[in-house]
Amino acid sequence: MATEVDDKPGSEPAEKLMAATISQDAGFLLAKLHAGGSVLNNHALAAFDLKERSYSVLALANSELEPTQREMAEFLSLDPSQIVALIDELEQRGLVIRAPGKLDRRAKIVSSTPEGAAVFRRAEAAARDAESAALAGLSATEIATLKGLLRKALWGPAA
Amino acid sequence: MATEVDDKPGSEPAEKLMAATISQDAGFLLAKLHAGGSVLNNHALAAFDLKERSYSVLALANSELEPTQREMAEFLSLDPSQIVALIDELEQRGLVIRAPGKLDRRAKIVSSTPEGAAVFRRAEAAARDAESAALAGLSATEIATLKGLLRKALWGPAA
DNA sequence: AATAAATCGTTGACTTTTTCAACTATCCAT
DNA sequence: ATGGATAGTTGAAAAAGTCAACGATTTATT
Repeated sequence: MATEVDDKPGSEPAEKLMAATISQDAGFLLAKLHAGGSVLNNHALAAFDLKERSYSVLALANSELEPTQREMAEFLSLDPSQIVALIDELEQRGLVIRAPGKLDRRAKIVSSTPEGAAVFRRAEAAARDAESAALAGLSATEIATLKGLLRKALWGPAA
Repeated sequence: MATEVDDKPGSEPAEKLMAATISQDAGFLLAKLHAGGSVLNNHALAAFDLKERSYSVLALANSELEPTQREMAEFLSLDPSQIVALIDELEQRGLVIRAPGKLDRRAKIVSSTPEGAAVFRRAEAAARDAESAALAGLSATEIATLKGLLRKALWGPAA
C-alpha cells in the first residue's frame, strides 16, 4: 500500500469561481476554510484513532474546568446524545472517565485519565501542525488577528 | 402574565469552557462560528425554501461565470453526486437550468432562470442580514479584515 | 483512423451524522 | 411532598457524506 504518487498538495485547480459574489459571504468562507482544515486535521488525528469530534471532547476533558456533558454539548454545538456516543468510545478506550458532579449528581463530569492526557498531548501537537498547514497562506500575526476576530465574534471583547 | 417569555436571544450561558485550550484552535473557532451562523442563515433562507447548500448553488448559477457541475462541486467542497441532487431540486422548481457545455458536451453548465434570479436577489438580502446578526460583535472594518484573512488563507494574496 | 485512457454527470448502495422524542434519575420550588 | 424542570441515555428516523460503477464524451496514444 501507500502508493502516494499523485498527491500534489500545492496544485490549485484554477479557482475561477472565486469571482462569484458568494465568495464575499462570511458563512461561505468559514465553511470552506473549515472544510479544508478538517481534512488535514482528521488526517493528522487518525494516527491516534481520533477525529475532530473526539479530539475536541478529549481536549475539554484535559482542561481543569471539570466540564459536564451538557456543557460540552453546548460548547461544541453538538446534541447531548452525540456527546454520549463520543464519551462512550473514549471511556472504553480508557482515555476519559465519567464522575458524578459533586453539586449535581445528575450531571457527569468528564475528565481525562493519564493515558488520555498522554494521547492528548501528542494529538495536540499533530493538530497544531495541521492547523499550520491549513493556514500556511497567513503570517503568524495574521493568524493571531484571525483568531482574535473569531473569538470576538463568538464571545465579544471579553474573549 | 409574561408566559411567552422563553425566547431570550441574547442570554449567553456563561461560556466557562472558553478558557479551555481548544478555544485557541483555529479549526474549532471556525467550526463554532460557522455553526452559529448556519442556524441564522438557514432560518433566514427557509422563507425561500432554500438551505445554505441550495443557496450557494443558486448563487453560483446567478454568476456570469457559467460554472459546470464539477466546478461547483469542487468550489463548494461537495461530492459531485450531491450537486446533482441539489440541482435536480432547483431545476424542478424552475430556478436553474442545465445546458450542455459548448466546448465539452459532457459537462453541464448551470445557469439561473429569471425566476431563479428573482429568488436569489431576495434570498441574498436575507442572507446578508443573517450574516450581520452572526457577526454583530464585530465592527464593519473588523468584518472586512476577517473576510480578507479568510480569503487570503484560502486563495493566497491574489484573492 | 483506431484504440485506449481519462473525465463529466448520474445512479445506487452504504455509512456516518444529525435530529428528535421519549425515558430514568435527580434537583429545585413551592 | 408534590410537581415541574434538568442531565444523561436510548433508539428511531431523516439528512448528509462516501464511494464504486456506468454511459456518454473527450483526450491521448499508436
